[in-house]
Amino acid sequence: METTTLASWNVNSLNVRLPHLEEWLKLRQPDIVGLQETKLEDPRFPDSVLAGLGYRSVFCGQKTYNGVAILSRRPIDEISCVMGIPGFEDEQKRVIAATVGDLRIVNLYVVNGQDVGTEKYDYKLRWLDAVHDWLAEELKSHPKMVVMGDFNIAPDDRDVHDPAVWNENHILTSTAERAALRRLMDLGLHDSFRLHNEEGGVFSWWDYRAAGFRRNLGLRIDLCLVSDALREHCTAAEIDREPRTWERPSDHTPAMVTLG
DNA sequence: ATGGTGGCCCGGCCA
Repeated sequence: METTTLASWNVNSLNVRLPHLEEWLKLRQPDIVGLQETKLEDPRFPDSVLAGLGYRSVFCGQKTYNGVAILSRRPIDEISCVMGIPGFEDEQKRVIAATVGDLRIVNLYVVNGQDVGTEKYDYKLRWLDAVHDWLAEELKSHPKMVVMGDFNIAPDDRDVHDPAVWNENHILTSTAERAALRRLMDLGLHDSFRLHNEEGGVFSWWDYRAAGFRRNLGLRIDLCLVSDALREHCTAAEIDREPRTWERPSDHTPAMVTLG
């Protein structure tokens, strides 16, 4: 199979982070990129700028909050694009899917959930249920699938800086959230990072507050899941910390996977 | 971490 590099990056406003994205695309030259938290309405999406760097774009955004996009150096089958979870009424722009060659790319900005027990937490769990049922269907017609995104769930204790704080009752690590992620993965979706790395303390997000990055007080919540059919083709996975070191960074850094 | 910073549109929401 042709070598393909994919990345997921929550840019926390593409308006602010476009220079970072341009710089990083030139540096790493990924084939396919999923962006989250673009925070841009569609008419303002910088597709011509990205085209200048060789990337086609499909996007689904809104003002102020949320917003997702897929960029690709190869043709995107626009007919096959899906915006939102089919059958799940949702004002929030958190889901986009597209086909590139024989790869199905699903890009998710999973609900944060605020705090365990809140209305937003319930919405997160309902939303993840709907994603589960949709992906179960989607996998039947698209076995070669990459499900990437900001999952807003740290898979296990290796993925948090302090498991005493980030425990079974805490948002992003609670029992129900981890069970929902497990249920998604039980569809035959594998955390590419864990196919190649066993160590803890490798993070993709650090809070802007309390100098989180400098002290490496982070979480690994940005994931690239590969389907059963791609598992043996997954040759590498890493988190690229570099853009987090740049001036005025996103609080997230890209999670990458290589298929070959 | 009842705190802290950052992005949005304009003091409060969301992360």
